[in-house]
Amino acid sequence: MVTSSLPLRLNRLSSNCSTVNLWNSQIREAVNKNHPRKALLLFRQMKQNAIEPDNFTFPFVAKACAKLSDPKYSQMIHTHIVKSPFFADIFVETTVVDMYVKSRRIDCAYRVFDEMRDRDVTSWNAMLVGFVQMGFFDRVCGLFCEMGLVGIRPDSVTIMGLTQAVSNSKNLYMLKGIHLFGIKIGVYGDVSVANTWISAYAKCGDFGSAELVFDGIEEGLRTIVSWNSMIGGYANDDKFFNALNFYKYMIGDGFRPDVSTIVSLLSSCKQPEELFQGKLIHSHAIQCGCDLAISVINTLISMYSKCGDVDSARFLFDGMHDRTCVTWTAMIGGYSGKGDMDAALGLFSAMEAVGEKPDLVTVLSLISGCGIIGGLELGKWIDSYAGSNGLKNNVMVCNALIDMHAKCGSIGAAQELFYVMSKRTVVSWTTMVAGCALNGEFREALDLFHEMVELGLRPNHITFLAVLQACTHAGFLEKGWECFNTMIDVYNINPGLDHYSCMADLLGRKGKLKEALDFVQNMPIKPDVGIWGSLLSACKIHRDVEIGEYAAHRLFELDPHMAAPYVEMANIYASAGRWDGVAKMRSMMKCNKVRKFPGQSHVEVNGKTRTFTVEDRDHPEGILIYELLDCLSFQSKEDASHSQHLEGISDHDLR
DNA sequence: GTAGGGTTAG
Repeated sequence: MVTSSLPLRLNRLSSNCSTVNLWNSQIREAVNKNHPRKALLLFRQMKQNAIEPDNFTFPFVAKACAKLSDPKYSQMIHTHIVKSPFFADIFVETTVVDMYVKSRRIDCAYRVFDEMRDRDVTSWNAMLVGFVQMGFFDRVCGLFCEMGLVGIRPDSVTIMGLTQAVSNSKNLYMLKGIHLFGIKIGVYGDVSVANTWISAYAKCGDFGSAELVFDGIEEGLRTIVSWNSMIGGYANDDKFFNALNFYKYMIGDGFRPDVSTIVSLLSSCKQPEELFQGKLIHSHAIQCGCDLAISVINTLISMYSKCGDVDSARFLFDGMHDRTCVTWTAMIGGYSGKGDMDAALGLFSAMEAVGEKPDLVTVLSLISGCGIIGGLELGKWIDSYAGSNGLKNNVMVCNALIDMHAKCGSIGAAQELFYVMSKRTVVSWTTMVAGCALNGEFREALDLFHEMVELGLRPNHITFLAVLQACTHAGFLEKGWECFNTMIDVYNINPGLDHYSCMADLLGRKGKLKEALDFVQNMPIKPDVGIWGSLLSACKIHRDVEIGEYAAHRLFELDPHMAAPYVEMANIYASAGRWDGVAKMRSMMKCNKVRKFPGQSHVEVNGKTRTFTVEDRDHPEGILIYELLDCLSFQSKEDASHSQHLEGISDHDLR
């Protein structure tokens, strides 16, 4: 029986062999042409035709799954492989590890990797890159050590993985170590390695080293990616002009910009003043034919929104036929960023209606929009939406919600969330400190700050800004100085314009005008309108004509068209009975064609946002509102006189 | 004919 069936089996095997080659080449072609679904379909048809896949089939199919990055398909293919005779093939198993890594199932990837009998450098690299992508820094280090212990020599891919890992944690010291190690094992000539080093150094803020690596790439080996790494590095650090310079050199060197070049340059235009530059890059994108790529359009939508031209953003959005979650989020973010929550929510429901699932970033931008307009009711709704979609396990979402609650005046809810969240980062603490400062809980803000320091967390420049703001608003002069000096001496943080501004404001409010002026005149960075403005306001409170005049003149020099300094100075003159000065300010305003636009505030009533300005009498119940307001300010003055004994809080702060 | 890798968006 055995002998009679043998020729038949052999015959079937050989026919399977030639057929399977045919299927393999078709599947390979589909994968290489970036049609992963077609590849999987071919695989299914192959099985339906009772053709057994071989050790060449599976790596192709696994690659298709990796491209789809859907754990559902990955698991299905893995089951097929386990049942096949090739489950222990090193090539096949390594692709399975990679497939799970790309489907973000790092647990499955590790299980397969761990059970492999045979592993070469490629298998280790696949796993290492997986940990890098997940941001598991400790696992990366652990795996790298282990690989050395079992005698696997790292190669250029290993170095790239390690480089990315340390650049994500912005560890310049370790980056230099890996750079040296790479030179030692001889992979520095690999242009891909050099490219990762360039962007890693840029991410760590060491542009000198980034340029050195760039210059060190052998002439003729430089690729568009090398240029993009340099341009992207500068662009990500908001150094638009350095990025643009490299862009010019790149063109001069005969390279044409690609999608990545355009995206990097566009994403560094985020202020209304940068709209012109953004448009310039847009025109370049059209010239090089990149303007139809979805990532470019998404970035354009975001660029136009951030630069204040939401209509252009919407025009692009409406003209698209393939919108991804990023597209919707960019547009929603555009509306949220300017406080147009009606439009943002309209798009949010439209997005859900077309079946596009909002993700973390979508929700984050809606939350921040609520904070901008002080829309507590809406904020609460998004809070519960985040909760029911499992997003409240995410630190960033919790931080945004804390910020939103604090900005809407609901400090209790902010505190509650802060104490129940499972993991608090420096950002969480900073947000809470700032929230307390904003809501007048100055002591609480300082207590929180000390608590975080005691817990061993390292406050950053934003934390110190929040603490200084608390001190300024509370009028805690000594505490303010203490924090300012601690920041410099203990934490080696260079104070920025905002920190100087806070200190100047604090000194001014406390009536130490001479000291404030001295402080501003001796600061190492050029004082801006904010600093001179707060000094001028302090002069108004303390009726100091002389220093007021000095500050006002600095402001006139910086921007002669700004109305506030003329008005403030006129008030200072008026309170000193200097009517000549008042008249002079009026004529200067006229001469410089200065017009005063009143500032606006927003308040949410019954879910609807209302805008109002100083002396706004437009509301139908205006009279009633102002009566209530008088009543409230009378009450607060009464309260103030009772709490005069509170340390450090002056009468002026309570006006 | 089979595996891991460089820049980039909300």
